[in-house]
Amino acid sequence: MMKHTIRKIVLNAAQKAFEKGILPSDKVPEMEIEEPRHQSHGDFSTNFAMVSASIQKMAPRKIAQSLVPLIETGSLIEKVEIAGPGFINFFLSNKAWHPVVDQILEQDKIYGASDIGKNEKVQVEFVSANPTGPLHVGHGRGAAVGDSVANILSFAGFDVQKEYYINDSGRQIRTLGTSVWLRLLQKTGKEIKFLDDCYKGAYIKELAEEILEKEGDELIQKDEDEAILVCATFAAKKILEGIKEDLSSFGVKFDQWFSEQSLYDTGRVQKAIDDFKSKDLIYEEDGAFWFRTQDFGDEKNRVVVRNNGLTTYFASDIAYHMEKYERGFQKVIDVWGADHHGYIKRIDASVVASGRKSEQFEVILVQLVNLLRGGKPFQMSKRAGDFVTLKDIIDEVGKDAARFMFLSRSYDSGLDFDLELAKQKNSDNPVYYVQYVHARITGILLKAKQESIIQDLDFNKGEYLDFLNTFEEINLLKILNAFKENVEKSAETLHPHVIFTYLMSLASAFHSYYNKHKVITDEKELTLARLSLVLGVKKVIRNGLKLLGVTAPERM
RNA sequence: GCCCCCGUAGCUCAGUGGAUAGAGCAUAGGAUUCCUAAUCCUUGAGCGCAGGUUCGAUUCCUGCCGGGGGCACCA
Repeated sequence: MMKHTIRKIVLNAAQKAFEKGILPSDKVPEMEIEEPRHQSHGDFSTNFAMVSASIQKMAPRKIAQSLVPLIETGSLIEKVEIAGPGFINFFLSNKAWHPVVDQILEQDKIYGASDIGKNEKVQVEFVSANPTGPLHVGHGRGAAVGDSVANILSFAGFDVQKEYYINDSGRQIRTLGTSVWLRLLQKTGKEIKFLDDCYKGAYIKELAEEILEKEGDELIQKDEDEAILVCATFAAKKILEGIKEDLSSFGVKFDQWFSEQSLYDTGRVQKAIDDFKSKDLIYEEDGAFWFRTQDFGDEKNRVVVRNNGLTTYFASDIAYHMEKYERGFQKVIDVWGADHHGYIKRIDASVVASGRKSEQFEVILVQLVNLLRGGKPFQMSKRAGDFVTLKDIIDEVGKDAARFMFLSRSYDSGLDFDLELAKQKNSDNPVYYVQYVHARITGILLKAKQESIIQDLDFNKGEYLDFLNTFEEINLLKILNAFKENVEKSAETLHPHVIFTYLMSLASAFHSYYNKHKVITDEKELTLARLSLVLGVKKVIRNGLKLLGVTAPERM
C-alpha cells in the first residue's frame, strides 16, 4: 500500500522531467520499489534510474539527479536521497506510518486480505490418502500445506474449494479386504499364512476383530470372494471415518469428498478413454491401451487399460482431472508427496490433451518428513506396518504445534520434525513464541480495562496515534503494514511458510517492544496510542495464525 | 542412466538480479520493586565447486560434486 504510493510519486516525477525536457524519453521500464535491507538506505528504494539508463541513454545517477528535485517532500516523505549506483532512497516520516493502525482496527478480520485472485475459481486437492490405513506424518504435512494454501488463496481473493479424492476403487481396496479377511481367519484359530503384499498394521487386526464380532459367523459361511468384498467395504468405510476424524482434529475441513468409484459409476472413465481414443491420443499395443503422454513431454507412453481389461489408476485420474475443469475451476492445484513427482508429467499431459493450458494445473510437491525424538531419528518400521500416525502426533504435541511446525519450512525442503521440540513450551518452539504475543496483548488490554483506561477490549479506531514515535513503534508499524504484501507473496508463490516467517518477525518485534516500553503509562494519550498499536498487533497475529490453521489463545 | 527437491553461520533454516546476506538453537555474559521471563539485550562465524548470461549473480542458465526421493500393463 505504501509501495503503491511511492511508485506513483516516482512515475509522476519521471513524467514531469520528460515534460520539462530533462529526460529525453517518457518510456517507463519495469522498475522495483523495494524495502532496503539497511536503515541507512531509507524505508523504500527504487532502481528506476538504473533500469532506465538504456532507454534514456543517460548515466543512472544523472537520471536520479534529475528526478529527485521534482519529488515533493512533505508530511509523508521526509527526504529523498541518491545512493550507490543510482538508487533513489525514500525516507518516510513517522506520521506516514500511523494510519496503519486505523486500517487494521477498521478492517479487523479482513485486514491483509487482497483481491489479486479476482474471484478466480481454484481447487486445492490435498491429502487424498487411500482409505487403506490411518494418516501418518507425511499426510500431516500435506494436510497442513494444502489447507493453508487454500486459506491463503481464499484470503487473497480467489474462490477456493478444498477437496479430498478418495481412492475407493481398485486393487488396493481389495488388498485391504484380503488383509482383514486373513486376520479374521487367523482369529478364528485357522492356520493361515499372511500374504506379503497385504497390509500388516495393527489396525488391520483391530478391524478384523471388530467385523468378526459383528457378523463373523455369517461371514465365514460366505464364499471367500464375497467375504473379502464385505471386509473391504467395511474396512474402507471404517478407515475413512478415522481419516475424517483425524483431519477434523487437525483443523482441516474439506468442502468436498470426491469418490473415485463415482467416476466409474457415472461412466466418466470410459468416456475419457473413448474421447482420447477418438482423437488418437490412445492407441492399442500388446493388448493394452496406451496414452501418448510422450507427445506431451513424458519420457514414455503410459498404460490406461491393461491387457487384462482392467483400467489403471491413471485412467481414473485422467477422468478426474477432466471432471475438475468441467466443474468450472480455472486452476487446479494438487498437493502430492515428493515420491509422486514422476506422475506430474502424465497428469499434465492429460490436462493439456483435454484442451486446458498447462498453467491451469499445478502440483505442490511436499518433501518428506523425518521424524525425530530428541534429535535422534525415530525409526519407523514400515515392513511391520507400524508407523507414527498423525493422530499420535496430534495427541502428543497438539494440533497448533504440529501445524506450525509443518509450515515452518518451505515444502521444497525435507523437514525434520522433532517430537520433543514440538512439545517444549519455550522459545525453542516457535508456535508459543507467536501465540504468546496474542496472549500477552490480551493481558495488557484486560489490565487497561480493569483500570478503566478503556471500556472495551476491542475498538475500531486508533487514538492519539501521533504519540507513536519510538524506534520500536515505527518498526512495528512498518511490519504491520507489510502483512498484505506477505499474504500476496504467499498466495502467488503458493508458499505458506512466507506467513510463518512473517509472523515470527512480527512476534520478535513485539516482544522487543514489550521489553523496552510500557504500554500502560501515566500519560493518558500515550497509553491510548500504545493500546491501539498493540491491539493492531494482536489482530494481525490472529489473522496470520488463522491462515496457518493455528489458534490465537487469549491466555497461556 | 534419466527425472524432481535440497546444498547459505557449529546445528536447523529464512532471504535477495543489485548498495554492509538474516533468524532461532548452541556458546558466554546480562536484564524482572513495573502490563505473563513461554520474554528481552549483548557476543563470533557462511552463500558446495567450475564456467556462462548481466553494468552487477549467493539469486538466472549449464556442468560437476554431495544428500534425499522417484523411475511398473503398482497404487
